[in-house]
Amino acid sequence: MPSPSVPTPPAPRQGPGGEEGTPPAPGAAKGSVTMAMVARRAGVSTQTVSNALNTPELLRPETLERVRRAVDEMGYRPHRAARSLRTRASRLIGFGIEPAGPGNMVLDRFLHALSETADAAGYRLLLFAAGSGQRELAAYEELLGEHGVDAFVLSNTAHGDPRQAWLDERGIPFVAFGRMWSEHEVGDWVDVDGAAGTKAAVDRLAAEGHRHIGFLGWPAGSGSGDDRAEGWRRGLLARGLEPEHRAESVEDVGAAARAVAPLLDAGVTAVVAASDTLALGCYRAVGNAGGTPGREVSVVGFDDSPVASLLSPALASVAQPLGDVGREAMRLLLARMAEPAKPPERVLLPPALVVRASLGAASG
Amino acid sequence: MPSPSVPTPPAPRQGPGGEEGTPPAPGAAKGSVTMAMVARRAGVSTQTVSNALNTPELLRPETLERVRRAVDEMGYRPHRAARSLRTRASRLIGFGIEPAGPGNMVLDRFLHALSETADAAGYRLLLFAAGSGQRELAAYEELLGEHGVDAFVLSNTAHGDPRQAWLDERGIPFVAFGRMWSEHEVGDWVDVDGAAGTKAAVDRLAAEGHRHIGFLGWPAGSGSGDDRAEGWRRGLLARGLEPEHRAESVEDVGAAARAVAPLLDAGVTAVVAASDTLALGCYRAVGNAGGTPGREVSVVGFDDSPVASLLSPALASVAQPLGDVGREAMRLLLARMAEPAKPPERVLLPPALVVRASLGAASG
DNA sequence: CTCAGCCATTGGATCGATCAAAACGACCAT
DNA sequence: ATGGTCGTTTTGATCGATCCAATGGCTGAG
Repeated sequence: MPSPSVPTPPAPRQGPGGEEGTPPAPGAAKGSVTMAMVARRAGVSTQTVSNALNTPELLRPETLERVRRAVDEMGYRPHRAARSLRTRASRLIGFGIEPAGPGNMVLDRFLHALSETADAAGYRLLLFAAGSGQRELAAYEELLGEHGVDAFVLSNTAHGDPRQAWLDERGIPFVAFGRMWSEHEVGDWVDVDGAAGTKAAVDRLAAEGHRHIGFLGWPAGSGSGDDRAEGWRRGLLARGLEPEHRAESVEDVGAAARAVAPLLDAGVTAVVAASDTLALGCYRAVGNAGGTPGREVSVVGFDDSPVASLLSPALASVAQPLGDVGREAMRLLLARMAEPAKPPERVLLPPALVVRASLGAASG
Repeated sequence: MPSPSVPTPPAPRQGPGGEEGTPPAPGAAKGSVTMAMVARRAGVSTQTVSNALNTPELLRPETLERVRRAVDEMGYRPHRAARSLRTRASRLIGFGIEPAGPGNMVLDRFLHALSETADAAGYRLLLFAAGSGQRELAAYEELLGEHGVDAFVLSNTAHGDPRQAWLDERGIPFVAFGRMWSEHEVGDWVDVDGAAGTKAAVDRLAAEGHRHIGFLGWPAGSGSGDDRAEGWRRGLLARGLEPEHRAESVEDVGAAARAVAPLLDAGVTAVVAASDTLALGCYRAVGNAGGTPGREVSVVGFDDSPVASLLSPALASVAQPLGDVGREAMRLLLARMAEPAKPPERVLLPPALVVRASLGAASG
């Protein structure tokens, strides 16, 4: 017994024993209040208590009120394991976190929003360490069999991702953060409209007078990378400008600096980058060339990582609304669980351009 | 009577119905395999199957083997809800994620390590959106009552944190990431030895020939901030140097740059900062003074945020071993659950100094 | 050859909730 | 008075695994 002397403030809730001469219920060990205790207190059967909680419209208002009072007074909480044993629904949603790699973006905010929205609907997130491919599917199977997880949230979706099809075949609700970037999309998803982000950057740069706007992206083939490039292209074409200045680099500052140099030589006054890391490469390249980022050449990054605001000049960047993505994903998932057969729903969220010092007016 | 047809070795797993004339077991709906089905197949009672899984030493080797084979062939998984209803242990560990604020460090890696270690021991992490103070305690109560969570992991611990005491009073196992920084510590925790980190930075700088090493920290009063300052102080004293050059700033690049200027004027050749943001302030201040970080003045940051490696010159920084923290925390928690009354255990993990270009030899 | 002693194994009750169906009382029509 | 209907509440069974107490078979001692 840790602490025999508790503060005992106004003590709004009391032990299961009850005070009205009711002998402690048969299984009244621990601190748990069972439905039977509530029923006895309210003078009804356990089934009536169950109805009060799940189908209140069946009860006479007077009885309902009495049961509700008993529930409140005793601080009763339905036991999830017991309920889930009977109903075969756990109100648990599985989410596999990957080992944070270089490419994976930070998921803290996404996870928080996800969890918060789930909580509000009476669901909770069950975390598991995701392996890769087959190992992850095995984990799904385990979670389904042991915990009876009701649904899954996927992230870090890739091209030929097997997970969606696997879940879909078994009729298990799920939602993905990220498109599949494939012809046969399966299931609901939420994603950030990268193209809209780069297009917004182009629009803003054009409004600032820039006419020679380059793009520094990743090698073709990555879904989101190509998407971001496409936004830049469309932005230029919409204004009658030629999308000619384009370079590619892997996610590395040095490589990016080398890759972007030809663009600078060609006279671009602004560069839109597919990531903040690539944008940093632009900073370095401009610096090497004896210029100053933000003055001679405007730069816009992508992701609005913590780096962006710390740089000098501060880096303008396209921010992904991770909180919104989380909320929206959970909304889709809950809707899918409510109506499993409804047509798939896909949501593209617009990112926000965060304007900072690196985005300036065209000088020449 | 149980099983007229037992062997069937090659059958790699089949639907619960079985095909060999065995009428589908009573509750053989869905795709779930129950203990009763396994028992029938193995020709034993359900209790024996239970023993095979939980107390195998009670079974005759031959029986054990037979049961195990049946389990494998049928792909049986014990149903957590049913087990947990009976045993009152959920094998679930609660973790409240806070809304990612500016100060909160990124928890992805910590979470992954935590989850992975928990998985290996048969536990899973149950996420919930943590509110503040009272709201979080209410969430604890709910998780305990409804899900029968076995333990909690805390992070973002603060000075007068009420959570530890609350959990301790109720005898609920928990482990914290972070000390309480208070006289009466409660329970197990894991933390990163910030002092050791800054001391390592000082040692390395001194080895490079630096004699005037300043410290740029946060205003006194924050536990970890004071800790990091202390490491710097001890590092200098250990070498007979005076810890005289010290400045304070809030977590902001501009403010940091202003705060560190006097130190530079006073002639320090190196600065140890309490965070990467503060270190960036040093970069800016050195730049403003017409110098180059890494050449004239060495700088070491703290946390090894993604920024560090991207800067130019790359910022040396003290990296927190978040993966180790997660693993260690789970280890402590599992030990506590196994032996609730054991004396509290506290683990201080040494951070690693990541040497990069900003840490150079003393020029003067 | 019998019986205590010991082991592996079995049968039945149990955890706390929900489901299905029966029981109940009140009310109205016949 | 009898029967039917309706709305409300209760009874009994059930989910799947574990706990407890009891059974069965086997061995070795008397």
